[in-house]
Amino acid sequence: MARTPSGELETRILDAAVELLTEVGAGALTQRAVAKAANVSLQSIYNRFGSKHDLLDAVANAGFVELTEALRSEGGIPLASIEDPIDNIVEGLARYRRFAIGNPRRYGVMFDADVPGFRISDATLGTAFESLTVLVDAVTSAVDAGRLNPDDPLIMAQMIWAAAHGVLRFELTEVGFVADRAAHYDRVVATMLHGLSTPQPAAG
Amino acid sequence: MARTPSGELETRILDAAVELLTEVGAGALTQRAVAKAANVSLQSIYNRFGSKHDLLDAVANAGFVELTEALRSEGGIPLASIEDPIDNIVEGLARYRRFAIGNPRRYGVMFDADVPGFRISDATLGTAFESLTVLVDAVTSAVDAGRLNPDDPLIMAQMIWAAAHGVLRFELTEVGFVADRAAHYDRVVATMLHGLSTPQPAAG
DNA sequence: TCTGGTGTGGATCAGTGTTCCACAGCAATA
DNA sequence: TATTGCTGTGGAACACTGATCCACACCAGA
Repeated sequence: MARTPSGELETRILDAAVELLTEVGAGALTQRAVAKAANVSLQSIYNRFGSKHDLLDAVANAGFVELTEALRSEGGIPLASIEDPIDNIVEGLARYRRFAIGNPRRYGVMFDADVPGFRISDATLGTAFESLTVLVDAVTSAVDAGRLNPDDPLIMAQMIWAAAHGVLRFELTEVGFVADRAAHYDRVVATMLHGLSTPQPAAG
Repeated sequence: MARTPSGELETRILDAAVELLTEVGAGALTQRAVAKAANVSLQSIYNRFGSKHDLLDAVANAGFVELTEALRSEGGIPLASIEDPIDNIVEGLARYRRFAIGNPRRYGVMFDADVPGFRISDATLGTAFESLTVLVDAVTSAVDAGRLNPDDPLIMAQMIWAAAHGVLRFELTEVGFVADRAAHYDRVVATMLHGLSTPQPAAG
């Protein structure tokens, strides 16, 4: 077989892995299948990425990069261009859901342990933090504008994110007893924002 | 080897599977390991449960049964014995977190696809609904007492559950940037309840 | 007492992640 | 230009997995 130029190797492997994952699913994401799809030798995967987990980590990392872009700008509309701070947050979370629903298997690799024993690396966690930053910025603006309670935006953003994530997890795994899942998601987001926008009694 | 009495087979297999899962993790949960731990032939697992997925489903089902019991009564204190309806919900969710943190791997099998391709069966989903019912009852009481907005308790309960689940997912997978995870969980629960206890503006 | 269901031990199969190997091609050096 | 070292390729091999098949033996009910 022709020898693949070294410069293309990682790209081709990563692209093939992403395509296999999204098209067929995590179960079909075997090293041999990736090598075949990338038209690359099996050994090359081990040369470039250390193991399957490392390859998955690269897939997850690329996913977070794409997620950050999707949050920042969708359809040519920068999130920051939305004036109302609350609308800003709501739109950001709507984009978040669209990413998850549009890329369910990649979302699974990014956030769940779709493969037993696999866990995102600290480096990829750093990339994930970039995605979170988009929401933190929006929350900060809302706090500054007096639309949300004055509190730590990093904490508040993670509260909202976690709630949204939980709803999406149930939606993607088809667990739950809800008729309109999109509306359910919006309601949870709205409820969190509502709960964060008026003074809370001291928690017990 | 001595022949295992038929009546004990399923119990022994299931117990061994649960113990292996909780003690070592999902990665060590192989059919051969389960057979060895249960002191049972490999074939017997296939005779009693159809496949590994079916065995996992049984593990998950038993987990939901236990979760329901843990929610209903903990330390001899029935959840229903708590008078204040909001305290009732808060305590129920605290018990939910204690179950998840105390049984992280079982929680993983019950709610996540810790094994690729595995999904809870519809029958087990029904058992999971029993767990949800505990929260639905508490929410219903709170609505009846005028402590939460008058709305569908089944939907409201799932909103709270999903939010709590999202926080726990991040906590169990060690994702997130929060100092005090227990307090973070409580805050999300409190915020959801606060958001559900005062009239909401019409969502956009 | 016999007989059918079923638990046991063992082999076997395809497929997995991973490693090792001989070989060959390409690039930078002498 | 000639040589050398890195690395991609193809293939075998390893231990392990879920799953199936088999002969055999045991036990309960007819």
